[in-house]
Amino acid sequence: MSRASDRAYAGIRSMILSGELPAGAPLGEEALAERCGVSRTPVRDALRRLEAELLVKRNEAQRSFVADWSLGDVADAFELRAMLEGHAARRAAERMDDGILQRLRLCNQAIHEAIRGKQPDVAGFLEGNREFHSIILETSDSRRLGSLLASLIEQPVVWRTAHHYSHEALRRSHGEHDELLAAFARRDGAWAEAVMAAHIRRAFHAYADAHQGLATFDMVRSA
Amino acid sequence: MSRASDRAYAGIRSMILSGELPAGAPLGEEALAERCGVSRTPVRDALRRLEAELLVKRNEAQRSFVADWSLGDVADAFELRAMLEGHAARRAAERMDDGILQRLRLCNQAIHEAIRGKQPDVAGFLEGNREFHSIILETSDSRRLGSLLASLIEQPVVWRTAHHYSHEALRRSHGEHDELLAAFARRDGAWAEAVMAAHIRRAFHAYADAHQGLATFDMVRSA
DNA sequence: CCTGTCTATATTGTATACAAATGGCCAAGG
DNA sequence: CCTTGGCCATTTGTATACAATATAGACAGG
Repeated sequence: MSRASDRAYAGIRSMILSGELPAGAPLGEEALAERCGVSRTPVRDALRRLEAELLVKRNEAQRSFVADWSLGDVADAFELRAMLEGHAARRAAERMDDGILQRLRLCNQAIHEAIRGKQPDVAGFLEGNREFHSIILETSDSRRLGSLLASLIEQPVVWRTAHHYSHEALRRSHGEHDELLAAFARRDGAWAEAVMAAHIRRAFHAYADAHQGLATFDMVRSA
Repeated sequence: MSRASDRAYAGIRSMILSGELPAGAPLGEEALAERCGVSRTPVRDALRRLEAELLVKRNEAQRSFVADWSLGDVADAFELRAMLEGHAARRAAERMDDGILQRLRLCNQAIHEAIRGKQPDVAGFLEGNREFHSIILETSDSRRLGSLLASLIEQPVVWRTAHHYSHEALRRSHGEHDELLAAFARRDGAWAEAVMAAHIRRAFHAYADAHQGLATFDMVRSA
């Protein structure tokens, strides 16, 4: 999209995700405009987008705040994501062809490369992971599904804690992708759906475990 | 929300739903602003909202058009709605209490009243139906789920053809609500989910049947 | 005759000024 | 002391002017 509008969106979003703007912080349009170096118009635009993604909430008087995500909210989002991505995987399996299968294999191989060493390349893993899921979503060939999942894939909290995933968890994720590939190779939609649902649900518990110890810190900083 | 912004949103939306603006029609901000009696600013706002609901699509150069819904797209939306509302029904059943059950019963009774006579009160049916599903969604107690379903419940084409539903179809819908109430009364989440999924899927086929004969007309008018 | 480019025009993006509304504060009265 | 009323400050909503950008048409060159 346009330059200023994007700058506002990216700027505010990164401020929220990095924790620079803690949960519950008020988001005045004027102040954000100044911080992003643009006028209020593109800021309003960005706030609407972020509101649709539930990163920003508005009170009854139309004032914007950083949304606060309870563990229940996160669990909620993961549950829906498991259901929808499972559905996407089923549809993708039914529409799979060898070219796409090959792309997925290459992608998962790249993930393997990223996490092979002693010091795993987490950024590389995340990028590969994003690409992998994105190909599946694209193959599922449902615009609606894509637009619904868009608001779920960008978990604010997940990105902040992705670096806390254990080496073991990263390898397990890669292994689950392999199983997904097997299901795709057989064009077995039900299998793909089940594996994907399990994949997402396990990711949630990995997140919850990693977050157990961070909860105190986050709450202190947010206060 | 605010007066002008809402007027633009409601105005453009009704122009699309009524067919006054046919699928594929260009949506110039200036022209819409004049037709709605507001300035471009609230129109831009409204277009963004409608775009999020997929009633409006934008091309690569940021120009807006009325989205065109193929039968496949509609089937897609119904499939997702069946899945998500089924999930909502399951959660609602698990959280059901007698007060809510009573509200649902009253609501379904109102639907019964609306469709009893020779000339069914379709507007009353639609309103009761909306209320019924809304209570379930609310009881499911998941903000995410609510926001995802919001973009699916307002089918552009459904409203246009709701009046074509047969008396029989309306009565069957009411009966399915009764079965849902039975599942809720037993707090049986799996039952509620299955009934709801069937309810939505049947609605799709009723829509598809009713639309079979309208397809030609719609295509001609759109051209 | 076709094609590529350049320009004129229409449309969207951004900034800013002003209007409306909300919330808090203080004072006055019970 | 608590309540209530209105005023003021802050914030969001709207309109409009201007800038940037894309589209379409015409014209020149191959």
